[in-house]
Amino acid sequence: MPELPEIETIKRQLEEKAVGLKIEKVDIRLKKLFVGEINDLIGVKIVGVRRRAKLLIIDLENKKHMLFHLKMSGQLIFEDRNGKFGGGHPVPPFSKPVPHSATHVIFYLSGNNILYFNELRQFGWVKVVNDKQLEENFSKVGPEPLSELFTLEKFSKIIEKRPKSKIKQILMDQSTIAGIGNIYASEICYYAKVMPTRSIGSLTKDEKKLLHEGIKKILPVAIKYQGTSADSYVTLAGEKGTYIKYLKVYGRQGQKCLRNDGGVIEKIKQGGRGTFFCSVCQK
DNA sequence: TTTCCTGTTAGTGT
DNA sequence: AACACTAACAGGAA
Repeated sequence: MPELPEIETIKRQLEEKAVGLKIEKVDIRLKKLFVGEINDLIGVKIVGVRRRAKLLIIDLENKKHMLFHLKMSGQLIFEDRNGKFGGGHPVPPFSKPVPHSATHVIFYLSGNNILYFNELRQFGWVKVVNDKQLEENFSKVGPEPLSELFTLEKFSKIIEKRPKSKIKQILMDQSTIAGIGNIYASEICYYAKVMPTRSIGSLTKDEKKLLHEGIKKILPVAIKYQGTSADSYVTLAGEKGTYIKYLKVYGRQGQKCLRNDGGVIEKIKQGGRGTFFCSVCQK
């Protein structure tokens, strides 16, 4: 799930594996997903891996950066002599031999390591940018929710600027808060026991506090979990992982609310996206 | 077969 | 500003 937790997971694993390696060759199999100069990459060493919002940044020693957006269905799979790990959308399954039809860019790295960029729906992209372009890419992106700077006061201040907006919409708005997508927006509302369809202006102080708390608690747990999931080498079964187990409302329509309050999880459409909630405990 | 859905987001019109 | 709708695309589910 290319929301914040999964990108963060990829970031941590890739950082460990790829920093210090040189890019030896790049095979672009679908041109439209690659923006930039391939010559900026060849023979260049990877010096860092970062995440900002839902984007993965690979820093290069020549002051260039590779910027990945996995959109709905992107995957990154890193393969070394021990096997491979993958992160992103689990379809096609990480166990499927790469490269395959959804493998659009292949980075051959020193030491016989390979990074595959897969994108089933072809919405995602990788860009090679300089410092200035990198900054521009994030000029309209809001604060990182897990940053210490993202306090309750800061959160309240940001959302109160948009009193008429719906809670779920605000949570997913990248210019307001970075990295939260459709799954976690529903999960956070459930945590805070508020209906995702309510407007910001209707929230009490306590509810805002709970929403903030939900963001701060759910995302790290998800990172921990996704780490496990994405860590599974392809020889292991179940690459879809157990993260579904962790979700309280997303995809659980028709099932009992886990708070055992007699409620059943409902699914509605909000702004064209599925929204999940329990109308008994969420007010 | 057809239709509808999907973890994103940029752009357009009202 | 908020909201609805569309477009990029492939494929699984009903």
